[in-house]
Amino acid sequence: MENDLNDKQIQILKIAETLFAEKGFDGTSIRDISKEAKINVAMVSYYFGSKEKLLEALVLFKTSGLKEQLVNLIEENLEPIEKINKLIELYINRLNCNRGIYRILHFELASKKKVLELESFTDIKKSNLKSLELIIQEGQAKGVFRKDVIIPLLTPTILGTYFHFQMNKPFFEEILDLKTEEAYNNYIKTDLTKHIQQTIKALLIYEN
Amino acid sequence: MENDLNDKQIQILKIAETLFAEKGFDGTSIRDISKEAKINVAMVSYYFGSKEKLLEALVLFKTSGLKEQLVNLIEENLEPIEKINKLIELYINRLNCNRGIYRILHFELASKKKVLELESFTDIKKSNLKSLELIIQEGQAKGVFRKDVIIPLLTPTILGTYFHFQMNKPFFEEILDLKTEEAYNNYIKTDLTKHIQQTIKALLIYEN
DNA sequence: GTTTAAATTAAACAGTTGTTTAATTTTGCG
DNA sequence: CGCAAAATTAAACAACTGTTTAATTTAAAC
Repeated sequence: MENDLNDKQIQILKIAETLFAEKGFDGTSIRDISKEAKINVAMVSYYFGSKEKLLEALVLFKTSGLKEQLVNLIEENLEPIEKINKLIELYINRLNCNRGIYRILHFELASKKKVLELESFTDIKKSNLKSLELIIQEGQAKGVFRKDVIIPLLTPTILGTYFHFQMNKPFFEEILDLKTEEAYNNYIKTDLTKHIQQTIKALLIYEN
Repeated sequence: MENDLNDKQIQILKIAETLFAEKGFDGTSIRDISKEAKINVAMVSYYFGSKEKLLEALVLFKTSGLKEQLVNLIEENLEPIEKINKLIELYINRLNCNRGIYRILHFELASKKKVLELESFTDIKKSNLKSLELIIQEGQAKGVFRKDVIIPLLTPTILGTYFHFQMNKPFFEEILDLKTEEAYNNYIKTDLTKHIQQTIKALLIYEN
């Protein structure tokens, strides 16, 4: 896969990400993108070939580097629970920075039959799960984590909580009285992240 | 809001639900629906007014009765933790039966600015939150639940976990070795539900 | 400066979109 | 029956869809 994108291509990808996040993949037209990017409609086809291939390029562009971050985390000299907390923080931060593309990836794409570079994305998910497993097994070996946790179900709880919060943004803005974009993002970085960390910690440690 | 739908209207709603679930709201055309339902294109506009109002009618059609179920649950003579468990079971079961429309509601729709003539749906969410609050406050009064829980964040954890699991179906089918549709749904009804119940219980009870 | 390739453009293409119209058929009621 | 309301239809509507074409401009190399 080519990764040598020029400035204009990257500009297009960034605007595509924003619009996909706002209005969905189907809800965003190439003309929307080209208008926002102040380029000609034909440029998208010229650079990426098609709308779908544009999405494919966007996925590859945005998912690079995560695996390395996780491996580094595992090798750090920290208590297991601290690693878990850091992993959650890392996840939430990354999701929140790339919320557009991750939403498409996790939800909109999951339902389409089309299989683009889906394998590469599945690989990322498996690799992430492996990293999580390593940390938890370490904690179990040290006797601080329960041994009957279903590890693959932790990811849905971590990511799902974030996504559900993000997808119901207008609702939570209202009931939590988060009036500005800044206040909302700040709430995610502090309270929501803490909530998820607390939830996972309780689940891993609490004995019936 | 009128609730007197005739057979033909209900037939249209059911097919719309299937197609929306399969291909998304934007990805489904009125012609797709009318073709599948073997009716004329104009009938959708004739009965519902517009595509958006069709969705609105679908929401109302599918979400009726939930509020009553929750109120009944609250009034039951059960321990708070048992009520929470039942509430989670009720949620997951309902979501799983109506997964098509709930997916649209929670994810696809939430991101659109234009929509949200769906006050009725916001009302449902608020009402659900109120029910959850009542149960938890009861548990707090009895001294069995922690008092520093952020109640509005429980819903994202409960529903988000389910949705993330459901949206990444192909992935979890593979890594959990759930080969049939039945095995998958069974896993949701037993293991996943239990996981969520355990998670929320731990969060509500576990003291640092 | 000339040549050649890349970048950019406006226009056209062939479909599809949601919705409306006006005509026709079906239905229910006296 | 007759007749009005409801249901159903084909057709048209204008706007939008992703993509392609062919012409033009820009950039780089010689």
